[in-house]
Amino acid sequence: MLQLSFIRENKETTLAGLRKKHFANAETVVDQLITLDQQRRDTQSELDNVLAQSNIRAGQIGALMKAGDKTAADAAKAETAELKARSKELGDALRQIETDLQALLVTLPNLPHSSVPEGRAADDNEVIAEHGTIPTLHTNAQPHWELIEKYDIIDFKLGVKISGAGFPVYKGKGARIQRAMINFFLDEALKAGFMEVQPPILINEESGFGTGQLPDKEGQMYFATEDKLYLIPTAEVPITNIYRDVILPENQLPIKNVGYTPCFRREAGSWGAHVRGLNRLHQFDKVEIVRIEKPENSYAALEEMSQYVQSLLQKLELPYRVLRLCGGDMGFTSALTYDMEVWSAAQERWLEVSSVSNFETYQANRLKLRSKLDRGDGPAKMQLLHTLNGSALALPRILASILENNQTPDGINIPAVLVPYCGFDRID
RNA sequence: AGAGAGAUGGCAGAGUGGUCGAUUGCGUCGGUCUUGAAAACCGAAGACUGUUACAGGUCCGGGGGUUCGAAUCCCUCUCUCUCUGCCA
Repeated sequence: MLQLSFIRENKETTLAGLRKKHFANAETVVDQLITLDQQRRDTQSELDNVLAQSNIRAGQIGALMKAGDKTAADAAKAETAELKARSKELGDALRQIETDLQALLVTLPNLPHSSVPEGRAADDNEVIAEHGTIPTLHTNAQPHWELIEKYDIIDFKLGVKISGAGFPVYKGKGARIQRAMINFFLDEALKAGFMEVQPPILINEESGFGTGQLPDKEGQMYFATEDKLYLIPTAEVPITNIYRDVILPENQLPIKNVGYTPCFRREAGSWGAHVRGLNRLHQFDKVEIVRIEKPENSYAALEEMSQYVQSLLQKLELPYRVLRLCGGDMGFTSALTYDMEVWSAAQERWLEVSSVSNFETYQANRLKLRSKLDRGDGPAKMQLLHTLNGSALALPRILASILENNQTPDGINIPAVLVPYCGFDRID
């Protein structure tokens, strides 16, 4: 959520940012917000005056009662009726204005960082790095959905029987390599200074609001109606919400957390071409890193996270590229996002396996995540912190890429770093 | 799931209608003392809103009500704890 004070003081910057994100009706909404904000402050200040008078009266009546002057007290009471009516009126008006203001404010996406390229869709994303060489496969190489059947390591039909499409059953070496990757990713994160957490995978509405999934994205999350809990679409939600309504002491920053969780996505309306096999699932596993930073450090932290994710891909020996997402393709809550894509050699496509973002104060404002920061220029000031997160990494597409890229006519080679975790070096 | 109890500042824990934003203890920070530290003593310290700055206003789980006045009384919701039952 953007800060009203920022919008008020930086209207043109706000509008330019919203346009870059292709937000419709930016001018109208911003004007409405500014108008409502002014109304809110006027109403508030009038209400404050009325309340101040009421408080004075109440004090006087109290003193009169104490003095035993009942007649004077009753007379004073009679004079409060008007103030009371007025304060109710103003209070109601204020509540309505605040409701309207909030409803409008949550519709605004975060503003993009200045380095975000113009553009409307995925084609406009900027490739900022490429690494590794595209493998040449033997003739009759197969896409991963054929390989998993051939070696019987993942069973989609079984998943359909138990749950439905998009819920695969991993079997034998398929299951073991999943577990291997989770442990590998967690161990790497620990080495990089992240603290491991195991959060709940069902979250309440407040948490969904805090990170920006709610309102609006409820259609993408599974919902347990009886208890009003959502299954998490990513560990970002529960981990970041650890810090909801928290004032962090400055000396605890930065916060670096890592967590493994399954993720659940309804993917309503996004089934079509390119979703075969492991490319898009309703349930998948992911290791997520979350970082909380002082504002001045957040972009350096983002670069560090990007480098960290890339280091994982390098260790897995997968060819990848890094994209800086354009304004139109970025997430609602993000100020700057890098996507990491690995090459899937049989599909001959890039697959997104990580998305690393800086949300600046957008989530922190919703979360009320703050710190009293001492800048040496006067007393320490309460400030919203910056939140960042990234996948490190999402498993299914990594597996798809490993299977396809490392296939030989008679088996699939496991990347060396995973062998100690798997206990085998080949699927055949 | 049933019965009961409870929700107050970083934590513990008072406060049952009138200077209560709130006693006190612990913890935190600053100072005195000390070579340094501890102890002791003295002092400071909540959040939000708002103002150029004051002032003012709001916040004792959430919402509503009674009252001139609510942390305190009433209604309601949520959550937590204890016991019983069930169960990894």
